[in-house]
Amino acid sequence: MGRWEPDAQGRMARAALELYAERGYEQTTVQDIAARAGVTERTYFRYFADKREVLFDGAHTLERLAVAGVVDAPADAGPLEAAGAGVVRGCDALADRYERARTRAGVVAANPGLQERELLKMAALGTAVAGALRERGVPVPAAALAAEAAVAAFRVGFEAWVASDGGRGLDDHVRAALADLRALAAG
Amino acid sequence: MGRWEPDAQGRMARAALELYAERGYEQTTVQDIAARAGVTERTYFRYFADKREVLFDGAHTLERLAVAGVVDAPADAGPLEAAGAGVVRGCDALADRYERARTRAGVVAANPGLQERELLKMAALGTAVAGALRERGVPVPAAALAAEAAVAAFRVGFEAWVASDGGRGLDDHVRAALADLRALAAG
DNA sequence: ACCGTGATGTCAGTCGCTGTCATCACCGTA
DNA sequence: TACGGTGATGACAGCGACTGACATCACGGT
Repeated sequence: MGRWEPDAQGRMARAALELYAERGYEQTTVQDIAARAGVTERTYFRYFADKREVLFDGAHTLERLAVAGVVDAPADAGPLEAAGAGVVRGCDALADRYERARTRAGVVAANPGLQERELLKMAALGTAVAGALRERGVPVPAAALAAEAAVAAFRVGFEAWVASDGGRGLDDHVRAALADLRALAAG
Repeated sequence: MGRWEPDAQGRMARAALELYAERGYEQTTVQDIAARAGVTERTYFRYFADKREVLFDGAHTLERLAVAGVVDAPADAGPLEAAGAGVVRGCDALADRYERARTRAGVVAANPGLQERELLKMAALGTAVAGALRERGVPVPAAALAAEAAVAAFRVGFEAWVASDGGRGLDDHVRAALADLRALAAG
């Protein structure tokens, strides 16, 4: 076997999540992941930039969906409203992966280094959403703030989702967080 | 000389910022920093957890000031108002270090790994501010959102400050960002 | 049967980071 | 002055993350 088994990237991603969850991030070496996926350590680093990145290959999809959500928002929607529509649309990227998201969230929560990477991805999401807002004519500072606030609501909603039993959808939780945010700023 | 020169930590922090600014973060080894500070690599790791942390030893002061600002906020101030008062107080930690902050911001902006660490520190700041808000009786979700929003305003204000000529104070920029945020949520 | 192409394996090497132990400077005390 | 305790530092070995360079293999087309 060895060479030319299909979907090496997917195998490595699954192996990594399993190992990180089983024995912890620090107790897992890249060689462990590569071995379980049936490749060598060198091949791992051809697909993922570092030991952390293997948990974040879905971030690009989330970002793309969120930007599309902002673009498709009604023309009369305000900046925060449009940004909120973006992150709500982004929920589609995780909607049917509750179990995996929950496992992954546990792994990330257990390691500061992984939290750093997640924060970087959220910041990139915010930058992308802010860019989409600027395309709508929103001035720079307002776009940055609206994007940051919407991403904060997404994070809060996501945390509530993985802490729940999964009965309600991620988008429901995010919408609730956005409503809380509005009420907060008004008060 | 070698041993017992005073302020080894300060010497290493200065050496690191210089080297990161001169030749870049990746082109600098920990051994380079230690050598310029007149110590060994091993001593560096006794003071700083890793190669990045040397740029973030002021984060604790910022956090402490922000929490104090929240605690001292008027009793009738709302969550966002109190959180805002916190980050404005935090500005005192950097008020008289414009040049150093500017250099540091340039170094951080040039390296994703350093941005990750900065985001982690900002998240910790948000958690600390949220905790202070809860002490005031603010319910958990509102406290988290208000803290996140205030920290976002701090970041926006900080970026405006380092992008400016330093004529206005950091607290002025942060206050302006907080006002923008309020206007945004109202609209 | 041959060859070009791209993915993979192999190997050596650097650097971040840690554990362990010896060594040194300082300080108090007899 | 001599002595020992204490804390910071140096010296060394070692692991694991990550990279560059080159060889090797499977597959497709000719």
